[in-house]
Amino acid sequence: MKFESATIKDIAKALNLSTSTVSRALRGSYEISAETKKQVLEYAEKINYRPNPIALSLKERRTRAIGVVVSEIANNFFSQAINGIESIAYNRGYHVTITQSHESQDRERVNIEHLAARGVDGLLISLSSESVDLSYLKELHDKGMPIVFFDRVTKEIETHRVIADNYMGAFHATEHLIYQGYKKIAHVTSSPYLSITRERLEGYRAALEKHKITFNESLVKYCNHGGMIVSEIEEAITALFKSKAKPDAMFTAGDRLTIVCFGILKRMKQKKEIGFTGFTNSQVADLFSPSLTVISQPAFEIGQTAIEYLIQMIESKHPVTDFVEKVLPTELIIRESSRKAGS
Amino acid sequence: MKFESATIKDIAKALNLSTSTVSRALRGSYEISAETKKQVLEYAEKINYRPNPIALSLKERRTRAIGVVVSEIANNFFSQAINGIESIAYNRGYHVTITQSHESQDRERVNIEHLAARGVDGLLISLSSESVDLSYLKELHDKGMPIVFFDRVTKEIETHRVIADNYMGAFHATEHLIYQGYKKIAHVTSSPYLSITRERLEGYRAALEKHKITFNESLVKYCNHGGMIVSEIEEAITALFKSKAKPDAMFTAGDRLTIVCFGILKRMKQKKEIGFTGFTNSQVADLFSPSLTVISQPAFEIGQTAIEYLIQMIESKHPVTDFVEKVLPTELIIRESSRKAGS
DNA sequence: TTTTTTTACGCAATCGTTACCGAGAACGAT
DNA sequence: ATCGTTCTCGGTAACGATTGCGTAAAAAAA
Repeated sequence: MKFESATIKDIAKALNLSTSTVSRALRGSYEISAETKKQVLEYAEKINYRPNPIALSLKERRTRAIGVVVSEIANNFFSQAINGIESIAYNRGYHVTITQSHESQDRERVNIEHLAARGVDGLLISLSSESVDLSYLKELHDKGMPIVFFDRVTKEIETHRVIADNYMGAFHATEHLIYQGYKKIAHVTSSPYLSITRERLEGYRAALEKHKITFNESLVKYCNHGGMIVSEIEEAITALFKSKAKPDAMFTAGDRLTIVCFGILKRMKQKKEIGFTGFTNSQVADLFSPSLTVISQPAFEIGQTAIEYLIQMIESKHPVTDFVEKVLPTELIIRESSRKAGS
Repeated sequence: MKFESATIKDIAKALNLSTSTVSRALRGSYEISAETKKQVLEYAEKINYRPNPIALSLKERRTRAIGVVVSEIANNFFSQAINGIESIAYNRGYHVTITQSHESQDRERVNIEHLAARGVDGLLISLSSESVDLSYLKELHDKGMPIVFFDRVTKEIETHRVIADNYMGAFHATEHLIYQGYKKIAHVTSSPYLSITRERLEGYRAALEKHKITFNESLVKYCNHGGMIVSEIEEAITALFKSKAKPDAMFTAGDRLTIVCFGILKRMKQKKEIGFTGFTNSQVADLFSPSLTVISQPAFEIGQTAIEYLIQMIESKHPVTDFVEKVLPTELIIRESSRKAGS
């Protein structure tokens, strides 16, 4: 089955005109008589003519489409960021194609190359937790593809970056736990390749240091698949509580990680004694039991900012050489899960 | 800025061949000598040639892209369904473009018309809660656009439909509340235009009837924006508890509705006395307090089934005239929120 | 009336690709 | 030596839309 649409030729044939005349009439060119214009416009309206965007793309070498690559749309942070992206793109006449890497490097690459070949005008990328080899992206970028990174960024490619203040977010969260009286704070985080992992770890360390708590390597657990594999997290937590440095609190560094860890702790019946906080943009964290103390990112604004930079690059006549790293503040929302029992 | 890719012409020029020869060599035509083929293939590999999908689409009048229209990707049901869709599409060589209607009829129409113009080979649609005028969709369908509806469907357009067993899901949920000892069960649901609203309401009524509980119109509240506007739900719940038929339990009919209602009840401190269950595909319902009794839909399978039907239609030589309505079972997951205090 | 200008439209190229049609060369068969 | 095949490849016309250029006819200026 195929879907046929009316073309400019159909109009030309019906009205006994050339396609060029029809095209010009449609675009309101001054070269066309008012009468002919009226005829064409009316007939076009009647048969519900829509210019074929594929033909236009081929001709103009632009698609007015931008590609988005995230790890999971089912992640609250990303779905909110996408809403931010769409809110701007829509008004500026751009279309958004969303793809998911599911935290797989291969899948990410396939998606990006497909998007590029398919002719998006620019790319908004948040790296997967597996991504290390970025050479293909570098090539794409060198060939002139406008790219903006957000959330999970890289410095290997010189372009705009939009991120949350992961360092301060982690710092405040950790400090909050310390203020509550916790001393042995575990940090469960994602793949060490990720920028967010490094930044959040730094914030965590800085808070410990400020309060003269020695950093303990064995309290930090990396989950290389960013929460996609539950067993990986279960093992990490089990190891944590088996170790001699048994933690009295936990700070998690990712949306999925936070939810899954919290669920595991709850099932382990450990929850009561363990202070807990983590990065998440879940809107239902207050419905949990205990309600969750979270670090929330301005996801919507991050999405908006990222696409604004991207459109700027796309529409710029000259190659952009001056790049910025935009950092937006996070918010610590204090609830029950971080309260110290008996304090 | 623009992104330039290597074309078949570049290869032809470099190798002193015609574009047609190159094209045939690339596709392995028997008409081309082994030597030439080798040359072309090697050079293509070297400059990393990728056929321009836009030019291909224009020529073949197919895009190998399918469009998906849902109300919100931040809805657990839809993000899971999309994962199901992608899992199949990916393997069959189709690309998926996701758009959100945000429960707005206008936005839905703009998205669909854009997708159609943009030349998707088929459409996977779950209607918005506002959608009543489907004439434009009918036109599109009459012109030959393959469409499959899922979840929120319509009978106005003759095509495949893939849904959960909303009737039985609602029936079992309601009956479960009755078995728990609840007598005055409120039903908070979405827009009455929606197929899921009607089907779930029917299941609810049937369960009441079976257990000789008279149906009370004032216990049913419609939220026309499907949970997008919190105040709408707050008003519905307030009205419910102010009415003389003060409910002792509540059954909600949508992902967002369930979460929001539960949150409101919790804030109203009504939760303890009110039995609660609802449709949701949230994976964290067990982390709530009290943990949530839910009706869960096979979202992933619904997505998979829907796209399989769609691809069948797209690839069918003859127009498909025999349509099915595929109904997949729901699952009632019993937790604390529906337990009757003192029972 | 003749010349110039303006008006209003058509022709053809272009974007990247494929497919149909043909053409030249090599070769064996007659 | 001539003819028919087979093997390779090139030319060209699409797909749908835009656009620079050319030009006939009509209008204006001389």
